[in-house]
Amino acid sequence: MPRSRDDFPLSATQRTLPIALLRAREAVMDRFRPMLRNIDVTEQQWRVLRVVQETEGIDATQLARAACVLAPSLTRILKSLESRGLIAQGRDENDRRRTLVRLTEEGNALLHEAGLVSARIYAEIETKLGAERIADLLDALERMTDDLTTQEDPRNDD
Amino acid sequence: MPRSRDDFPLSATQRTLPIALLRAREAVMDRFRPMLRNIDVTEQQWRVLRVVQETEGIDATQLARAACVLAPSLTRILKSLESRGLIAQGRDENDRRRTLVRLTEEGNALLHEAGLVSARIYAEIETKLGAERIADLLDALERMTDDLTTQEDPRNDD
DNA sequence: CTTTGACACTTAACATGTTAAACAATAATC
DNA sequence: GATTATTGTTTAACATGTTAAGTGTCAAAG
Repeated sequence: MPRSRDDFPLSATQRTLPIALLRAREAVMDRFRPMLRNIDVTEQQWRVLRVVQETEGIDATQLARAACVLAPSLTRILKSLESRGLIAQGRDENDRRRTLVRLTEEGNALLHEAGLVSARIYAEIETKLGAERIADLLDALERMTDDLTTQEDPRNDD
Repeated sequence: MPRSRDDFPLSATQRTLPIALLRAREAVMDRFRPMLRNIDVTEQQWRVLRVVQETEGIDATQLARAACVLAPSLTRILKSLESRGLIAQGRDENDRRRTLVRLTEEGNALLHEAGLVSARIYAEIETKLGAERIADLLDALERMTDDLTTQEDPRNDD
C-alpha cells in the first residue's frame, strides 16, 4: 500500500483513483464545454440527449443508467429539454408506469450539428493523445468498472 | 475515429472518455460512500478535509484546485466544516486577501479514524484489482491529464 | 375483485456545480 | 500617494447530485 508522509495510511490525495479520475475527466470535459455552452446545453443534458439519440424510445430508467444521472435529476432534465422542444415524452402503452423518450425534429437537428463539432473535438483529443492510447485507457477503465461492480462475498459494512 | 452506427460521427456513448471516466469513478466511490455516510461527510467535504490534512495552513485557492472543487463551493464547504468544528479559518497576515485553513483537534481526530477505514477500503480495491494495475492506471490518467492540460496553439473556438 | 407488494417515476430538501457579478485587498501605474 | 488593474474570495442564481418520502401503475395473492 503506498504511503504519503509520516504514519498516515492514505496515499497523497493526488495519487488516488477518485481524484485522478475526477481530474482526468475535468481535463477532457474542458475541451467540450465551449461547444456545449454554444448550444446552451449542460453536460448532463448532453449525455441524456446523446443516449436518447442512440436509443430512440428508451425508457427513463434505462436512460438514467446509460447517461449516468440519477432519476430525480433525469425528471428535471427531461422537463427542461421537453419545454425547449428538443425531446418528447410519452407513456409506454404496455406499461403505463414507464416514460418513453424520443428526439424531436429540432432535437435531432441540434444533435446532428453539435455532433459534428463534438466529433471534431474528439478527433483533436485523439490526435493529441493517440487513438491506441485512448483505446487502451478505455479498456482499462471498462475492466476496472466491471471488476469493481461485480458482486462478491458480502462483508460487514461499518 | 471510431464510429457507432449509420453515419453519425460520434462513438457509442459508453465508449467515450467522459462517460467511461464517470462510470469508473462511480464504481470506485460506491466503495467509499458507506464510510463517508457514517461520519456524515460528503464526498467533496472529504476531499477538502484530506487536502487540508495533507497541507496544513493551505490557502483557499490552492485548496480548491487540489480538492477539485470550485471556489464558490469551497466557500460553502469551509463554512459548513467550520460550523461543525472540524476546521478553522484564518487570514494570511502577509496577504489579508487569502484565507488559510487548518484542521482542529476534532477534525484531526476524525480524519485519523476515518482514514484508517478509508485505507482499508483502498486496500480491498487494491487486492481486487492488483496494485500494479492501479499504479499503471494512475500513471495513464496523470499523463493524459497533463497532456490535455498543456497549452497549445490557440485555435478558433466556435 | 380487493389487497399487498414491487416497480417507475416524481417531489421535496439540502449540498454542490457552474457562471457571472460583487467585494476587499494587493499590486502596478502614473 | 491616488488611480487603476489584478488577485482572492464571496454572493447570487440556476442546474444537478443525493437521499428520503410520496404517487401512480402493475403484478401476485387472497
